[in-house]
Amino acid sequence: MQQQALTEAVYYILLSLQHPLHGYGIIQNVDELSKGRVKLAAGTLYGALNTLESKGWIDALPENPESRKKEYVLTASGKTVLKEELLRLSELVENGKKLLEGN
Amino acid sequence: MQQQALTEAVYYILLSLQHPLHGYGIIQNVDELSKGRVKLAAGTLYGALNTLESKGWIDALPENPESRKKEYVLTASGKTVLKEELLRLSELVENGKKLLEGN
DNA sequence: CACGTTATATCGACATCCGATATATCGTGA
DNA sequence: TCACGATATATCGGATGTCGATATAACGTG
Repeated sequence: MQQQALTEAVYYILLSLQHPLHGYGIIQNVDELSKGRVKLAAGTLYGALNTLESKGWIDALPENPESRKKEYVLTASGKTVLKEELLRLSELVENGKKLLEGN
Repeated sequence: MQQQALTEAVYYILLSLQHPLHGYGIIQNVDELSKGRVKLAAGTLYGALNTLESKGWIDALPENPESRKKEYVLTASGKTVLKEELLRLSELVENGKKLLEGN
């Protein structure tokens, strides 16, 4: 139908990549951002990073031979997707508040 | 990891079932609620209704032999899930606004 | 030097969503 | 009246996303 809806994992990954960060750092950042609620499984994260890169929403930074870390960063296209997602989520919250109020 | 996150389809279905409604009515209601953005595919809807009923989040109302319509309604348990989901979505929006502001 | 953490990666299992397809009734305008 | 679009439910296969498990290895520290 539509292909706008991001999963929670992807949303938090993109939010984390407004500044360059590596995979494991994303897991920790998301954990912190969500106050421990969202703990990304390794399979989810590394799979998603590949998918997001092939979609052009994130870029892999040149690898640093002195480090094991592979850093990624949000692209302009990724930032657009992220902003649209925030609008979509806001709509969900508004509708939820409207229809649940008084309960 | 967690099993809290609802999909957009399920969220809107639950929101629609605070009052009794049948499947096709849900499709129309969600279309309207989302201003045409979310058009549930039939396979998504009828599959989800079965899943949600088996989870005890919605109940099927007694069938009316005079009508083709099968009505469903939210259970107390379903309402709890829906409220928790609204909190989760609010957290996503807050985090998104915080990290995207100034962009 | 052992052990927990950091770090990346792949795998199979499972759930969800989608579009397509099927079937049938209802309402309405030509 | 009859054709056609809307209403209404249902199932199917394919694609995708997430998970936990598993694997591998380097790093830091007591």
